[in-house]
Amino acid sequence: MPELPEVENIAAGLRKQIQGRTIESICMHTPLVIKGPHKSRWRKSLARFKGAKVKSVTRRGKRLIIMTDNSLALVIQLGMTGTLLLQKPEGQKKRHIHWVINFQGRPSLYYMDVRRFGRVWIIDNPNGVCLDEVMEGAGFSKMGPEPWDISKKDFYKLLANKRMIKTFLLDQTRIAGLGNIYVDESLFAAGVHPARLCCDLPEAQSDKLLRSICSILKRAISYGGTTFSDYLNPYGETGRFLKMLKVYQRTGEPCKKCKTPIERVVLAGRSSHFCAHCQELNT
DNA sequence: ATTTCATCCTGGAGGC
DNA sequence: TGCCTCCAGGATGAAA
Repeated sequence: MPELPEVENIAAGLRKQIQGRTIESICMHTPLVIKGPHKSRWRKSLARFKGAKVKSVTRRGKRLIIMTDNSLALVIQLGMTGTLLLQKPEGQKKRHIHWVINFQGRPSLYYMDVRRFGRVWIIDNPNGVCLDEVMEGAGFSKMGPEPWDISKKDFYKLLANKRMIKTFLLDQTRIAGLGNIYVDESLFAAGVHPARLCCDLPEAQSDKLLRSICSILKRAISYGGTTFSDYLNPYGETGRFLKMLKVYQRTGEPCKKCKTPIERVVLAGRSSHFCAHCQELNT
């Protein structure tokens, strides 16, 4: 579910509700959810969260970072269906709750994940945690920059390869935060066919693509992200960007610019939606 | 060194 | 109703 705009909304929602609160306990029901360098002693690390105060809730790429005032951090990767909720999910969904953070006073924070592709890193550094250490510990050093931190020039340089633009934009080690929805939408906005080779993009189109990526992400953030099936913010609300989508999941429907039916192809194992008229393969 | 591919999971939709 | 296949917002380790 979560690409950059969704995670940004989750971070904002959590910040409001849990920043400054004191953790009573963290219950991990599903060990599968644990990842990171301290696997052998994660239970001990978890116990150290008792009494810690939440210092910050931030986002980097599609990952969420919760830091405490006693050198601990949780880095959360939500995978496809990971959801953080400030209210206990009802019914069937209960079996998909994998861990819970209880605070002194309510509400608790519940992690739900139907497909269990999500992961959590527990960063426990007795010498003090700074953001750099957290990033290192959770493999952030391999993550590419945030889209708005890339200059036109650098973006164009990054495109000097023979990969398909679709595959490239999904690669988190080059640019952080984009997933299938926003890649398709950005490529449509920039008039670039998803199967286009990176190195075939003229500089002007490279500039336009970067601008499209940034503006679509920012708009999606302001609309609360996109919900097409599972995504909910911590308050249990859906995103409102779905109705703004121009190509994603609109196979066969008329292009909003030229009425040509939207096509779907599979590239790099992911479905890609595009308008063959507005997004040409060659310039 | 880079890049592709199968794989990790569950559930919902649609065909027969 | 049941059974089958296909599909889904992601990331990764092994293999090429």
